[in-house]
Amino acid sequence: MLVTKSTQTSPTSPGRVLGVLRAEGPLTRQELQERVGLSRVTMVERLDVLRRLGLVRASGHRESSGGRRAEVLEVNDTGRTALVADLGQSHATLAVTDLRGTVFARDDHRLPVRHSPQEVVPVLLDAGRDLLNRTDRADTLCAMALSVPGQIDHERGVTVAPPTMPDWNGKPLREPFAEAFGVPVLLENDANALALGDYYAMGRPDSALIGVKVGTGIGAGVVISGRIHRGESGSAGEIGHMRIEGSEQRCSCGRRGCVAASASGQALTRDLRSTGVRTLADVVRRVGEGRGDAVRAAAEAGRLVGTVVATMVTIVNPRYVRVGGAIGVLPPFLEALRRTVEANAHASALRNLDIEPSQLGENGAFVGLAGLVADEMLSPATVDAMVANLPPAQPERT
Amino acid sequence: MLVTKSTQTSPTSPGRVLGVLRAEGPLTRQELQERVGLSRVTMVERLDVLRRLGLVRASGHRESSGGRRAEVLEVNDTGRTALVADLGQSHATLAVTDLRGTVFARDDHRLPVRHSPQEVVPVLLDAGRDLLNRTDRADTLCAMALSVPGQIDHERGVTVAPPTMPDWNGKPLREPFAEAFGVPVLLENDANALALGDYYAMGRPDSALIGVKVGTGIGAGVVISGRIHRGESGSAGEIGHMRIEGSEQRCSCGRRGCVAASASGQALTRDLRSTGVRTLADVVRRVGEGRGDAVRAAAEAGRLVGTVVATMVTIVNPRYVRVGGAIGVLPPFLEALRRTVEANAHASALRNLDIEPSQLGENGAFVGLAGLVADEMLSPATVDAMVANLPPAQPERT
DNA sequence: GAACTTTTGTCAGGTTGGTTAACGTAAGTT
DNA sequence: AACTTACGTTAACCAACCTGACAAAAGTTC
Repeated sequence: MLVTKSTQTSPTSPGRVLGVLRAEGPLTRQELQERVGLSRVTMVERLDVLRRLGLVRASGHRESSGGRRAEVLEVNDTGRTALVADLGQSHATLAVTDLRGTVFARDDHRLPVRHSPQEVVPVLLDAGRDLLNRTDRADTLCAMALSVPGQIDHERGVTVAPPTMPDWNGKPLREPFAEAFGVPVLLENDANALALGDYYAMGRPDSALIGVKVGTGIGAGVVISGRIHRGESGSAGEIGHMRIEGSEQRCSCGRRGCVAASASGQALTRDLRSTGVRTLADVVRRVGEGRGDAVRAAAEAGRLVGTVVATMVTIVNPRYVRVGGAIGVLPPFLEALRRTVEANAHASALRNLDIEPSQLGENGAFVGLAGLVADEMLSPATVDAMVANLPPAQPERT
Repeated sequence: MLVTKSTQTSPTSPGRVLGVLRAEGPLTRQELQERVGLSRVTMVERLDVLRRLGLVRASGHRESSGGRRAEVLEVNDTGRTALVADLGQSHATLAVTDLRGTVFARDDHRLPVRHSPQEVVPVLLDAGRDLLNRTDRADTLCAMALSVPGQIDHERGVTVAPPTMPDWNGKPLREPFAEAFGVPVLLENDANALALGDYYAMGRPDSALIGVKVGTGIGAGVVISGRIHRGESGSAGEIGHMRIEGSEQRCSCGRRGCVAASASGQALTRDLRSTGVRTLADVVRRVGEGRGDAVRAAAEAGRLVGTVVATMVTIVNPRYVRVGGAIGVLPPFLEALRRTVEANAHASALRNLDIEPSQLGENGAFVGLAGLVADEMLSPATVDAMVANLPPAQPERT
């Protein structure tokens, strides 16, 4: 049954007020008052509470209309700190950020190819502590977020069978970090984190957005109504290991004919091996240099992924498609993908469709994860809970 | 910007109480009270209001636990009436129903193949009035809902370019019916209406559901969080006219290589013409009789549609897929579709996936449209507006 | 700089919408 | 008949919010 989650906080609680401010951008007290529907007296009280929690701040003034200028208020998304980590097949990147994704410190680790959680988690714990101490923000840490290249069981806080990382199947991830840092830990798939990053970077539009990530592997994330659509078993958007017709290419997941077996960075590296390519970075470099064989291979991969994205576009009818990952942002790949989508998708889904490379480069996942933390920590429910624990205002001792 | 629509009704308003009752099934007063978080006194008042509006009713009793039995309450979804109409390429079916989709009267009209709104709308108006008068429910009519085989601009209440029905492009549909019947008019795509019908028939589960309709044409609807996902231009799920690789078949929409050009009822009728088939009904009959050529054609169509549905399943990761339409429910078609989905979709999206024929047969669209009306007319906002117009309780004149 | 305007904070009293507490009745079981 | 549970009603109460009045801050205009 579909249960209308009764957060049970009044529609004018401090948390809701912050929600309106978050959704409708910087506002003056009057504008905020109108939108929330509170009297001036009560709004003063709400803002006082939010200010004491460090959740709102002044961001300037409106032009005077003949008298005192109105102060413009905005959500303070730089006061609290998140520890975010982007875990890949062969690397882990950590960063200390604020809730809008500003990076204060980052740290790259190379990982062995077939690493296991037993090895990696302690490394990440140490690296996280280090990184926090390198900034002066450790005391404002409010949550951690982690992206992994695989599915996640959000209920249990556990990874689920990333086909190429068998050691990671069913390993608890939330728990060790939550214990070590004493804050909530959010987990997200890497493609979803990237999609969210681009979504947040666009200013949280009302429209749907599809993020496609083509790096070593292939994945996609679908943002609908401002949230990742996860689906029944948390695998929504996992397009890498669906099969395409007419391919019998063996895939690293053990099956044959997957999209990733023909169009991923791993596949390109394999296919170009005879031309001297050894790593994904080699592929990227050669495409950048305009080497014919590499460019052709990237374009063919773009076409293949494009056929899947065309179906995604037809089904979801999003406003934005953002393509990221080392391969995804290569112009020949993106061009072929774009052409294929335009040729194959439903005509009316192509109107207003905007296919662009991911805007965020290396920090894409960080912005997504930081935004995820922001949505969690600045949600009406969380804020109202903070308000409940706030010591009462001291009545100006004389 | 994503605006958290502030319905501005308190979380304990009568409308919200009804919402809880609707979502969580039949409940006793005590259970309802717990879930909503109201005192007994206030709950009595809420229920009094809802009872006076005819929105709740008793549905039995719990077992006694040693004293008086608790009365079980449920939403009264049979007291109000909807006029629903399912408009097809060559027919129109109207029905008078209650808000759970019980059909009290129905009426089938054959329409000329290239009909225009100018001809059809007056016919529907007359037929609707007739049908209402044939029941004794005209006085409880609260809304009308209409499904059409094409896209809809919900803002303007207008159809948008159904490729095979050029005369219907941009024609206002909401207005004439709203004027004639004096009630709100809801519009929905036919595949969406079918998907909603199956969704409601399952008891509004929490999971996502994909409805696929393969009749004369091909379409699909995606239900996420209890609502149709429409997308940016309202064409989400319109899989019929996306192109598939390796086909150059001319489509009735004017392009080449569409799914519908190879796998729709229209395409099957065309392809089997040399064997004596003339209409869609001929195809269905011959498949039923087990005629080899017809069965093979249906299976091939199922395989083709299956490749698209496999991608849908991978992207949306739904719990349910329901396949309807005259072709869609044919066993050879459905079996081929199922096999193709199981072969091509992402493995983990297949766990818990339930692919079945549409459960509702002829009345599928009616149930979907009636449910749409219910969601609209029993929504907290609508109910609270009704409450505001309710005359105050008369204080028992002596 | 004086007069005016607009924004913002605060105090005080009044209204509203809910609460708890107590009582009474209805409808079961033992 | 005695007990138990469900349900309705009344009355006193209370917290949250409102309106109205006042005042200070911070601009503009002349």
